[in-house]
Amino acid sequence: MANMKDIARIAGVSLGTVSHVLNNSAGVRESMRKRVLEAVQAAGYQPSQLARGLRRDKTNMIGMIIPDITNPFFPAVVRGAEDVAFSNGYRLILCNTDNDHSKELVHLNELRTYLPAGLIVIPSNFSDLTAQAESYRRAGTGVVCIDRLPKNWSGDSVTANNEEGAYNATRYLLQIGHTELAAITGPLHLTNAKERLGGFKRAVREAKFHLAPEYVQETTFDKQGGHAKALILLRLIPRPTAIFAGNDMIALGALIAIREAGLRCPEDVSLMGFDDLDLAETTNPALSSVSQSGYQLGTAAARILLDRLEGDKGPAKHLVLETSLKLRHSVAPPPDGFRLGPTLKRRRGTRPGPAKSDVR
Amino acid sequence: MANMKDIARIAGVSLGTVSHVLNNSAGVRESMRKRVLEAVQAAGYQPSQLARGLRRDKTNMIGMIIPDITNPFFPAVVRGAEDVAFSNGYRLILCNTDNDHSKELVHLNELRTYLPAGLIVIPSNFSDLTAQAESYRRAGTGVVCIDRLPKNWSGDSVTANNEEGAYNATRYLLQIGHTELAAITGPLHLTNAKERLGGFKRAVREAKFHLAPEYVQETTFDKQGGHAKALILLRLIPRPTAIFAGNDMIALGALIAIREAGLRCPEDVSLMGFDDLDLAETTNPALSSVSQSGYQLGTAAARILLDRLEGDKGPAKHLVLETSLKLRHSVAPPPDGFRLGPTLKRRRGTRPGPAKSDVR
DNA sequence: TTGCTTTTATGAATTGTTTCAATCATTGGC
DNA sequence: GCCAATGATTGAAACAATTCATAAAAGCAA
Repeated sequence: MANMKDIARIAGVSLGTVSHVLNNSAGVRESMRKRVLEAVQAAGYQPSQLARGLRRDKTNMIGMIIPDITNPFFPAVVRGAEDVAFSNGYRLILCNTDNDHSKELVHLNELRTYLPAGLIVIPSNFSDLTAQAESYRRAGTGVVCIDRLPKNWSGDSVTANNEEGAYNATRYLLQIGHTELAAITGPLHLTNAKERLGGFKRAVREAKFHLAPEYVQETTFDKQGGHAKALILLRLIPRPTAIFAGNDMIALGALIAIREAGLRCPEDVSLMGFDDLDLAETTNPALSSVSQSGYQLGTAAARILLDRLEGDKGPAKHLVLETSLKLRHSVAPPPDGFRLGPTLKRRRGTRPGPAKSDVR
Repeated sequence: MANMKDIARIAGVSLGTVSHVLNNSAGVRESMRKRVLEAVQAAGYQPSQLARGLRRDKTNMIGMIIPDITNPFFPAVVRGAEDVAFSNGYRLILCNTDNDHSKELVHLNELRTYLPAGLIVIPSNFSDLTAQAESYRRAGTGVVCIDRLPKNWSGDSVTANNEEGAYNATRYLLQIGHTELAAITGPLHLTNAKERLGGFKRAVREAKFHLAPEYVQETTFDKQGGHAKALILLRLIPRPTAIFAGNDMIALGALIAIREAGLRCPEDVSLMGFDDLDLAETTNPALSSVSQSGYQLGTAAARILLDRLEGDKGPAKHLVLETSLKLRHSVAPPPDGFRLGPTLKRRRGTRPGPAKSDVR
């Protein structure tokens, strides 16, 4: 590969001039400028990103640290980040942590030696990102946290409005007549899981319903967890008529559990998910879910990073993306006997349709 | 960050010695060795990958070029590659091409300036990877192609046994009595789509059935394509009783089309997919599919790359991974009237008409 | 101790950029 | 035509590592 020295020789100018042409870093006479650019063309020259990074103390790579690209919510996030990064000349280094904070630490330490321009991270369980990020920031490298935040995070962040999304979804369940609600939450040390539960509880509280503790089950954000905890919920008396799941994977597991228990969704049990993954459309019945845009999460994070690189020294940004409620077939009014609470006698044939009133 | 010069100073040795200790590149007396390592520990020193890469003319980054991480088949491939790469000290740079060969070219050109240790690529439509790869190989950088191959590819590759997978799936459809088969293939300029169609045709040919050209529809590897082409197939007379889809996304689109046409799957039309994505389990009915391991595709590719880096100069490797048939509910014997072929008289009332009632 | 060989250690050169101080050229005012 | 001011160009240093020729040290035999 041709290097800058070659170009300088071909164009008959000095090294410095070539650099100035390439970076617009100083006035260069038009005639020389042209000669240099022609030489660049002729030789098919491309600057070495390594040498440039070494000299500048910063590369155009962005480290992206996520739990697991195989989890269906994350590809869109990565894609969003890559799109914005790519179109601005940055490249993404992808790292999976498997939610293991020691693996996260390894990645954080290793990435440093590449002098990345910035970091986008979805923190792992029990992440102690805060200290690491501080050291990155001291070196002038931005770190933005997305989806969920580590303890005491005070840096830039982009998250979904988990609380409100869960609140709206739960309120809808209440509006169509459910009184026996239950929730299967993700790991409550994760801020997103905690916020979603918070929204759920607020809606229940505002409706003046009592929520017995065993109607809230905590588990991992996956199918197995949803399956196991749903089986527990379905054995409770009174049996919940609607289950709010912490994410779509949990909901999927719950859906399987409902079938296994010989019940029907939504006739016996309504089910609400969170994330609105592609698969929510294709399950049987199609899953109602709180929709959030992973893609936007990614683009917003990359954008913040780029702004910082361009010199934005403002205070930490905390972007919160709005959610919307996607109603599909997994939610319906409760069975008749439960219409006005389980203690009332069942009235015949008076089951009203869903109240679609103020749903977005 | 501490650099090698600092370590040399702290340990009271020369730069060269530090390097030799760190790389085991020459005999160093045990006492010095220890002093150096202690200094490294004390200073928390980590070598700059940039400087090292610049000097060695090769970094420990692997470029991974794929069409779109958002396509549900690819995350597992990426994860497989990342796992093997990471545990051997390599990192992945992720690039999406959107199947656009000009974007692929941009990535190939850009990546060169990072001096990657190797490239793993899922070629885009009409990829002209061959020339580029040749230039990479001349520079000592391995390139392995996976999933599908560009025209005239003679380098290392890892693919699934698409032909046999499709053959076995089709043979199964024939065995349970289907005689009116149709296929919706992916873009036939892609080798994997072509091979799958090849397997399908071989099975039909061996069963001595005639396949009219309009029973094979070509489209893109996505839901929209599958939907549109399935609608065409379902209007043909005689209507196919089984459809072999080029991948699961096409199958998903076809499934929706079948419902829209007022038909039932599998009672009226059986459906077979390819890839066995996670979502195949959760559709209604659950999708039968030819299972291939994306994860293995990724690990195998990374392994080949690492072998090459360790000096393997052998001839090009063409790894072909076996597939397996995953039978679920979307496949059943054909309706009675078709049991012995379409030329037989239809018996009354045995063929369910387009009942619009219980469609979901 | 001397001389010879073998093993270790060193320092300078090298990789491809950017950047800064210094030099050179050009222009305009008088 | 001279001088100052401005603008363009240059070359060397720096970034942090590896590597190679060379020097120093060690080991050993006489």
